[in-house]
Amino acid sequence: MGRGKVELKRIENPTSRQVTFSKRRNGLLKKAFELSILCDAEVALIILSPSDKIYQFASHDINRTIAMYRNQVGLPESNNSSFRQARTMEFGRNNENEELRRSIDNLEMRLK
Amino acid sequence: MGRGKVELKRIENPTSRQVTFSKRRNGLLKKAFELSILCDAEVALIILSPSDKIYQFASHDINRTIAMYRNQVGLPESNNSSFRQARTMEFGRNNENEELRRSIDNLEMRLK
DNA sequence: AACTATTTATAAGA
DNA sequence: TTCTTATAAATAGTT
Repeated sequence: MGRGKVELKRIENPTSRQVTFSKRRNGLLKKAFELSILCDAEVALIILSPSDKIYQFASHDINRTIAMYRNQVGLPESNNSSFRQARTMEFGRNNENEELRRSIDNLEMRLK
Repeated sequence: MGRGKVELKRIENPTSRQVTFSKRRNGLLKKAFELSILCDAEVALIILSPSDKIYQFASHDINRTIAMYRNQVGLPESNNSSFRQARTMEFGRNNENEELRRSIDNLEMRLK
């Protein structure tokens, strides 16, 4: 998509690699957003630059999307502590979310 | 990108929505892959269809990427700008719990 | 599931 | 580095 065709391999020149990263990163985030709107899909996208800067898009709550993914795929056995920590967060929020939804159902009932 | 310009809103016709989902989902997965190769970036992408089918791409171990994301976003003392950006996006747009809390406030008001 | 007319993304250049 | 532009790539509507 541009003046030249591009080979699918790491761009060796650091300057062009950075420029391309910036352009394509924005393109990817935009397309993730469009997919979620046009097709009513739930999308979570995390991008870490080589220098570990973080860019992300989530159409819904990102932790919910990750939880859904893990439920489907099956919870991987992991010994990694940051993973375990993440997992705790995940279920912590998930439960909170469900409680909130129950409150809403309850309030809506009482409104009628 | 096609015979007509497309409005950024949910496609109402279920057949075209499904077809578009299939095309754009593949496009997004491809671009995520290309970004990771060309720019040496770490990318994790999870897509849930409206019927909860899962499609994903991860350039590295997806749990590692998620853990990296959470470590960055979860550390409140962090000062760096990409952290702030990610957090703003998350809390600005993606926190479902906050939305639910607002609904509850609203419902409670109406109950009085 | 293929086909193309068009739109969109982006590689190079300014 | 931000803007421009030629070209590649994605895809909307069609068959």
